[in-house]
Amino acid sequence: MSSNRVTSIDVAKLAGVSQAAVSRVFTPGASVSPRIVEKVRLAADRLGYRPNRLARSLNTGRSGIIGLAIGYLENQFYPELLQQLSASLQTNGYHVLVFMTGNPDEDVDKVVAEILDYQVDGLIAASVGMSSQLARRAQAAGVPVVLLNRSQDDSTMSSVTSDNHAGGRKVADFLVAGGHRRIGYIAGWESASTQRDREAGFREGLAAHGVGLWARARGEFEREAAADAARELFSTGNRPDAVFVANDHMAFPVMDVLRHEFGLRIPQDVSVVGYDDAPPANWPSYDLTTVRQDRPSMVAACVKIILAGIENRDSPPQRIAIDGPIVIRGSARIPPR
Amino acid sequence: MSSNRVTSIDVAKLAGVSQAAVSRVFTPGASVSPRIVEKVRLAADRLGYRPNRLARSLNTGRSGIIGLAIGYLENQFYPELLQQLSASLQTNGYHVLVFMTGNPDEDVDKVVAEILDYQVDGLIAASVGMSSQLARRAQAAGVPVVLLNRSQDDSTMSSVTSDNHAGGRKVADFLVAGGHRRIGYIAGWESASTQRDREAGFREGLAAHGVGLWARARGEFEREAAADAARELFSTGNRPDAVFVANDHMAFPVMDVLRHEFGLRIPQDVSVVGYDDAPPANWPSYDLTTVRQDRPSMVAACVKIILAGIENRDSPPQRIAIDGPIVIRGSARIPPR
DNA sequence: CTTGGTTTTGTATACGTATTCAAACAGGTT
DNA sequence: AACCTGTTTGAATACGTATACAAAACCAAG
Repeated sequence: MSSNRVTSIDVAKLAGVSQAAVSRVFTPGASVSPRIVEKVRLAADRLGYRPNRLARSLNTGRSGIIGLAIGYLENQFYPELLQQLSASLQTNGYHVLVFMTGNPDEDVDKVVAEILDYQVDGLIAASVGMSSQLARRAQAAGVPVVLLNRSQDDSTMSSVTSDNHAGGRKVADFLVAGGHRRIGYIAGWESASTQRDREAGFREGLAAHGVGLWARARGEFEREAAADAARELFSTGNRPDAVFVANDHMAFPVMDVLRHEFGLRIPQDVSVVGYDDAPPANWPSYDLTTVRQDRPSMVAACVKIILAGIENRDSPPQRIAIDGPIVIRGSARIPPR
Repeated sequence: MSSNRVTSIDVAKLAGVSQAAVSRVFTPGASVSPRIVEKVRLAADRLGYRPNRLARSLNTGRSGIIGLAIGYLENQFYPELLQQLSASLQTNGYHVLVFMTGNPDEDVDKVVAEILDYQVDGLIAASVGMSSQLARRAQAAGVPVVLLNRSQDDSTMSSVTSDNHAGGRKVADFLVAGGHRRIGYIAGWESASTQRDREAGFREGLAAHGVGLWARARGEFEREAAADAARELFSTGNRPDAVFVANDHMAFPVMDVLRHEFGLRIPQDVSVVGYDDAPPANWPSYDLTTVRQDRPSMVAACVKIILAGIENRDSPPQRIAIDGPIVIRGSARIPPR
């Protein structure tokens, strides 16, 4: 019932020491004698005192807050990422302040401003739409930025992705080895680096085997658009016998359309391969062959980079592409060995 | 390149006014003449000034931060909730600081302490494991708390849930009307209020129709445990002809087990009903009949309560149960009308 | 012009903590 | 006992902003 605003001064009084002493007890690496530590700890516990992190940030210039700009969580890959990211930062003494950047029409300036208002120590941008502008602005303001699961031509910006080019290539190798010759591609949002890199690697791989791309449609990284894309590809007389879908999130509705609307059997009639290894990929109903994005490694790299950026304001930008295996499940014909 | 720490004092100097004047310009409802507003705005824009929210919180006692304690995001219902919640709070000038409370073994005290360190204006607890203790502690510290999608016997705590009791009841009515008499139930984590209420409503409904519960197994709200539970229920000679699964997240693996391990057809051989209306419920592969939890309404209620609690420190606790319809899809036999 | 009331402004202070600086202290050497 | 060195300590100040208070400016009415 007592007005519960207990400050370092209260503790100092009770312990019979100066406020500075209290502060030092709670500042790792400060110079205090064991006797004072003892007294202060006792008083602090009695009063239930804990340092106010926001007040502390005024002096230290560190808030312990990492901004996370994220677009949408429908794609199951992202919640998993967020979960691991948050947990990892938490063990490092940081916490995640979430900024939803849903509609890209929204004012970028507004979001950037809000983020900076909170004096975030760093920014992780996993947003689809406006990550590039947003990140540039934040970086210009002196905040370390890491692009997660997207990258940027601008090489001054750190980024962590899977090796999308190599991944696309692996899919091409796999499908061609499986004997496919009429291979379709369902693209993601065209401006995304993930989309571009995956497609480029894929096409290169096909070309290396002397196979051309049979058909292409745009799925925009969205369920509905992907379903439409599947309908488009398979409504023609000369259907693909395999499809590479730019991410799992789109591959699921694509599989549903092929099975339930076209009555096709997977993989007997058509092979489907995705990208990400999102959780439903190993649900029996989908059992999707896909390129794994190694979430733990991506998270670890991301955290490492952002912490480095905080420690050393001008640590050089890093662009990390983590290799991931193609996970062979039942949605695509398996090449004879 | 200039050391980018621009403060209200810098602005004041440039504008030729006092620091207080600058502060007032950025404080809604403060008394400033249009002339000063003009001058300050100009100077602020020139320098790119924005008030430091953390510093501001020292005076106002408001951080604009809402803590969100959440356990795990595998259950697709939660990411959607988080997304809407965050967006809604954002439009109200608040932001979400995420606290992952993954392993319930973890020290509750530690998490509570961390949350309070950030001077959060409110706490939303959607955590499975330790929400009760955690919430109690936070509330004791004078922070408004809302339990989201779980409630508490303790009626001093606000909570927002769907009407789980009524929902369970609806499922019973529906399955009995569908002609089922051997009805099984796969339970969630036994300590969760959602689990208890859904089961209670369900049993009551069955009893009202003179039908007993045929079988029961524990799924713990986890995929693997739910799959095991399904195996347990269907390995016996006398199988259920319908199952109510305590949430969709468990219903998906249950359907997969029934189809792929037992070769059962849904709904011809067995009906399955879930709870939540998580996104995959309307994916064609599952097409799951389920009780909808009205996310937008739940989020709206939650935000309303927490904001009320912030405005008025002792606004009375509210316990809201939002009714949701049973969404009839293809996973359960449809009663003749 | 005064006067009285209202609005606007600046000065000073507070918010809760970290840190600089100089004073106080401890401990060992001669 | 006197000296030096290295560690602890408290007083004072800084961090960036909001606000109580009093001085100043304004405005309408007398």
